[in-house]
Amino acid sequence: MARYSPEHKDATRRRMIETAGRRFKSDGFDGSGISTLVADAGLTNGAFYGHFASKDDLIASVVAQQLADQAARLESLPTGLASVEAFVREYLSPAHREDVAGGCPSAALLDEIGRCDEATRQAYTAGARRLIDAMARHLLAGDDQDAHQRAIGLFALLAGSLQAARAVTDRHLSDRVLTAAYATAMAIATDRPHSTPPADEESR
Amino acid sequence: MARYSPEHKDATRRRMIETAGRRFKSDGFDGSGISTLVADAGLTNGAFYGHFASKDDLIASVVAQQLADQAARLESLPTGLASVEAFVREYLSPAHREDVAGGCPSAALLDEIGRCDEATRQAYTAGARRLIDAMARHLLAGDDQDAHQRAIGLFALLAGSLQAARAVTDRHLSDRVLTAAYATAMAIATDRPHSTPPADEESR
DNA sequence: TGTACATCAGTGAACGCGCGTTCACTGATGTAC
DNA sequence: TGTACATCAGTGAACGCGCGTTCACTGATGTAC
Repeated sequence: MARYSPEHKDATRRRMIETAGRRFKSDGFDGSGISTLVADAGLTNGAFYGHFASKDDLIASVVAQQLADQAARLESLPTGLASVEAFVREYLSPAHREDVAGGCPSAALLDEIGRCDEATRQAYTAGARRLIDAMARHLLAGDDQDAHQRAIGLFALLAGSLQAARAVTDRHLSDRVLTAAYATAMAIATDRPHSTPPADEESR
Repeated sequence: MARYSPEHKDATRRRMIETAGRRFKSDGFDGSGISTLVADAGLTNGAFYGHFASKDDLIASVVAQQLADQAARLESLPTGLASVEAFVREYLSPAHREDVAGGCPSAALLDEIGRCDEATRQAYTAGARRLIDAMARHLLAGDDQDAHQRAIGLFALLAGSLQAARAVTDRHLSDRVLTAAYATAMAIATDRPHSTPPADEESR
């Protein structure tokens, strides 16, 4: 455990934000204590306040980081509907349903974020904006009309359906939620009715 | 405060479940202490365990009640698309966004419910099933194809978008989330593309 | 009709516990000489 | 190159507090006589 390398403290802070992201997503903000959060990063209690002003400060930092990561991932994909399809398919997969800690922050925490302080909600707002812009850019290539509007709808659908798929105890119903949401998501993405399956991907 | 009327204790229990529903939705499960919950119903600390085995027991009872209420409301509407339109319009209204305590339990608590014990998640599962069935019945009248699938998509979209509208600090963006979700919701309900506004309601 | 009593919904103080936060301290580090 | 020192990331015990839960109790009630 070497100390004092120029980036050492920064690395520890980043590690805290990353491990806290996983912990928060699986146990919730209120369900994660400082002792646990700090132990997850291989530290002890008192080290916390050398990195963050308060638990709320950590929460805001985590929310900002989580959304920035997700936005960056979406931005890195080649523009077009094929990327949306891939993103949606992975988002609504059983693997993502099971991987709460490593998954989408909105699916794990959105209603809790609504109860957080101003700083956290502002961090969320900035991140969500970036995410929606990235999604809209992909949808524009696929079709004409208000891509931002469909991006917002798609985003809300994804978060809501993953939450529902996780809340439900019946495995079969949970699977049906994922497949139904997939059909709905692709209808939104391609701007077609549910009944029509997307004929072909036009832009890869 | 008359005692011992035959329904007295039952009435108190129902009152606790109702006031706890409001409290949970505004402050979250973890954010609501027994003292507060019990004071909301005009009681003191110790009375709680005469009505519920534990806080988790109350949570399960509240979730069951909240979803039953919502399902009953949806079931009481005349069958058809017009009812869906009315429901969606109210759901995605600024009034509902502001009224967290009196609003949809899924919008306020869905990701937290995913972290609750088996009993609570089973109560949620039963309630969600009933809600989806009720919604599907309305959608069947409006169009042909798999109504359940569209009901699930619609339900997830509504909960997700209201959560997002509440989490976001920018009023203008929040409003855009509501209107975008409305457009998407009606596209799902009528099984038409976003671009096409619903021409006419066929069944009132 | 009037009094004595058993019932039990609700009271309120107390329990141990883990929370978020503070703080005096430790000890490995890079730097000065 | 080798030693003394200031720095400061991290330690770990302790703080007051509110949590969920327990329990001996109160006192208005409907019933018995």
